[in-house]
Amino acid sequence: MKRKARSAGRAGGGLTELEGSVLGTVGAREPCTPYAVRRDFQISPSRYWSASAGAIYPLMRRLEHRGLIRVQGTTGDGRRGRLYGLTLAGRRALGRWLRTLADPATTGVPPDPLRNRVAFFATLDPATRRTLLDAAAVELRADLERVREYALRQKADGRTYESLVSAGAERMLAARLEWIVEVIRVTG
Amino acid sequence: MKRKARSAGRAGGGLTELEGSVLGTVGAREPCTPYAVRRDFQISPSRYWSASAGAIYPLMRRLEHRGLIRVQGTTGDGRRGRLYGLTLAGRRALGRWLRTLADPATTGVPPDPLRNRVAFFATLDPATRRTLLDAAAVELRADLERVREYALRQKADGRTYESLVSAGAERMLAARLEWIVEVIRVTG
DNA sequence: TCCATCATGTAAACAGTTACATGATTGC
DNA sequence: GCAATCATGTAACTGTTTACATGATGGA
Repeated sequence: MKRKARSAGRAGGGLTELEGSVLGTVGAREPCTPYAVRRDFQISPSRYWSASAGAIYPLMRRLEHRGLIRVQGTTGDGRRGRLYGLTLAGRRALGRWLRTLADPATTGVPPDPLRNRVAFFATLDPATRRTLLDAAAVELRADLERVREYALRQKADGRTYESLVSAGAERMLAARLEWIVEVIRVTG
Repeated sequence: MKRKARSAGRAGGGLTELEGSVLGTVGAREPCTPYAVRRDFQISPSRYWSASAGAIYPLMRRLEHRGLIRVQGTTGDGRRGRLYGLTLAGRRALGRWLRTLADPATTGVPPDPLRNRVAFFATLDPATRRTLLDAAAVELRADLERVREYALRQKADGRTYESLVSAGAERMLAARLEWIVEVIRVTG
């Protein structure tokens, strides 16, 4: 087994997190352009990535070359926009990727820049510590409010899964806020 | 302003997430070797990265060249191990990085491969959906148990901050488990 | 002695970001 | 007609991963 570099960060069906998300978005919105996929990522409150053009356009070309998506037409305007849809192989690859839901790598403790910083707080003096933690709590409350509104709007629009996903983000923010309050209580 | 590429993903003090974590670990454990830093990352239940040698060794060389860490001695055995410690500039850079705790990019909704997959669950048939969600719940409960034990062990050892950080990871897992149960209830 | 593990690296591949370029469309 | 923005890209850079290499140490 010489080269296994292709498997870097690729769960199940051989897709990275970004590839799986793009494939899933195309599947939900097809036929759609790379730009539409980008927009979907940008309006989401949970920004997994920057959703930059430099990431999406080359990635969708790769998916096309791998036979997972296919051009189904053009937008018609002068922008040479390509409307993509899933191929059968693409649909299967998406299914395999979704099936990694129960993998330890998927369920395990997700990364969190907040927790990651608090881990090194012992070196700070108590006053700075307290100021920072209070400021973080304020920011978290604002984030929580934003996501709550977003979730309510989606629920009102009848988008079941989207509102559930937002509810998940909301729970995550709420848990982090409660945790910060605990950190303040214990160390402040 | 031509080139701003150096600022990619660098918050506050101009450190990436991994650089900040390494600097924080060196600050907490100094003097210590790159290998000791790697081990710290590996035993943590929240694996931000793979903590591979190919990441840590070059990164610590970069930090050394930037004057943030400095060789304070060697391990003495035949392995030419270098013991690093923070410089004054390193201590300041770490402080600036920790001060980004209250930034929106830090507090905002963190990425989650679990939520990311559920977002595209609408395309799956109900039976598969249910099976996967149940399996994920089982896996989450196991993860939760592991982290709980880890947190208790740290608390027993009197490591205040480490146990608080583990408590944060625990809260995050618990929130995700409750959320998965909600997803099952609503869509199952 | 031998073997597993500890420990320190290096090289190639690759994914994602920033910044730039370019043309089309829309609103004023 | 002009500006802002929409939309589709490209190029350079960089950080991380995988896999490999190499020597030291400790236990059977």
